[in-house]
Amino acid sequence: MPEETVSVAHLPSAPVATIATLGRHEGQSVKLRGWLYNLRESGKLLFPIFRDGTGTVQGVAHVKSVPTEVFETLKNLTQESSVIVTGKVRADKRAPGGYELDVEDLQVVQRVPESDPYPISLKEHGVDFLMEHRHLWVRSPRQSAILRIRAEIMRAAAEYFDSNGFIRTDPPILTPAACEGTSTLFPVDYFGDPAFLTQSGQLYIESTALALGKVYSFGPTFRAEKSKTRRHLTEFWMIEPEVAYCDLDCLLELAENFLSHIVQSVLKNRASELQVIGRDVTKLQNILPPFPRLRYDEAAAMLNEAHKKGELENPFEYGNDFGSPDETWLSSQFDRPVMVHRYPADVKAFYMEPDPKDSRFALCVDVLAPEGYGEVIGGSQRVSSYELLKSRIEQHQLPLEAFQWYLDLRRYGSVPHAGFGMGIERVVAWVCALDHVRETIPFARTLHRIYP
RNA sequence: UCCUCAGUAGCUCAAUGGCAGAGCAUUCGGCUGUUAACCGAAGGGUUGUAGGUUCGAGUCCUACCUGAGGAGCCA
Repeated sequence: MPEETVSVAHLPSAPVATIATLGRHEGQSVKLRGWLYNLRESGKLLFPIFRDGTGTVQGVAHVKSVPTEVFETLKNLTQESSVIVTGKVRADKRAPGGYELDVEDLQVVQRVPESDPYPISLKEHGVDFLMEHRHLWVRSPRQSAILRIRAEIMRAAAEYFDSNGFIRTDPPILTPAACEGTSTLFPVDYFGDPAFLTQSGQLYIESTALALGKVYSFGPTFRAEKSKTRRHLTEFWMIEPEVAYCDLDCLLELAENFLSHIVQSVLKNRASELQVIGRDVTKLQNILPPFPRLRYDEAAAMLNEAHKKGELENPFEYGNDFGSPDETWLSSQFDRPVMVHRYPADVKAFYMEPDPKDSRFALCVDVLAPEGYGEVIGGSQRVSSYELLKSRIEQHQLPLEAFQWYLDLRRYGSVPHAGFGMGIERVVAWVCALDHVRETIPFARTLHRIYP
């Protein structure tokens, strides 16, 4: 498309800079490679706003300060056209980022035609429209900031395990059978045999934990549940540690240190992105160990009190798992994540170790994020006795044949071990204070959306 | 699977059963410091689909389609 590539002036070549680091070039001419975010004009003055993926900066071009061709080209430029702009960096108190760019030259890489303008204007849009244009929506400053924070959360999570002696061992994504027999799985055709997309790598990393001691896995997870809420995706990312010779207390300590490290890393490394999305960081600053610990019994008593006081609509029925409104209320009672442990064994998974002091309860934990964000971590100590695990599998009417390898782990050198899974998207939603997880992942997969 | 709500211009939304409207976006014109700039003008419509009630339906009724929020289940 040579007719769309125009260089309208020729100046000595300037160094390429990024908007995030413009301050290093104050007083110099630099080249920015990016896109036109918005254009305002006031008579003979043009105010183009450029973005380059690292931030946005306002340019200034006066009809008398730039060549006529540059002025005319810029004046007729359309939203999201790609451009290479040359200009002099100038500190300006009026600029949100502290700097402005006095435009000197402009090269249009691709001009968006006005007959087919960029669909996402700067005014407000509905959720459905934005999700339908997610491939373009990610360009908006807010969405870019969220994705940068997501990347930092994933980096800090892996960093915590990598620097604490954990070995990353990723389990298969294609699996022969239901891991837990509970969630609905996505079926796939495996050369004529039925197979499923994984809903958790836990069972597999129990194996590698007994091989390597401390391990973790990090990858996508799939749930075919027809959940339609702000907390659910059908495809989401989970990071799961599994540790040999670790009991529930050891697991609680790991969870609070791990989660604190992630939040503190985001505060340190993504401060400007948190500012872009308007996050109240004082609520994140106190995310430090120790986290409050609550037995299921204590939590249930609190929920009953709350219902009596009228703070909760429905009474809590002892023995059940907590519902969403229950979790929301509980988590809003604390200024940091609360760890609820020892749920009734009957409502929990078959592989959870019973409490030796009272076998009606399981040695498990749910970590509920504050500000009403609910469960971000679920974990437990695992059953280590062969006989108990076998009878549990039978009680849950799971196919014993498929679990032979899993039972082997209790046959050959079984040890107490424990682990948890943390849903990345829920953590991102909490850290960014978003009202829906669909904005926490580049392309969300939900019950009614698999496009784009 | 169940409950609730919503589909009108490219987008966000108005319109008592009685002429289909506004802001933004696009095009044209104006403005030397604008911050989702502003001011003036123009173009832009099979009101989700199919039926029904009515002199007359965007509006009322029925079914369906699409989406959103919530429940259950979970991270």
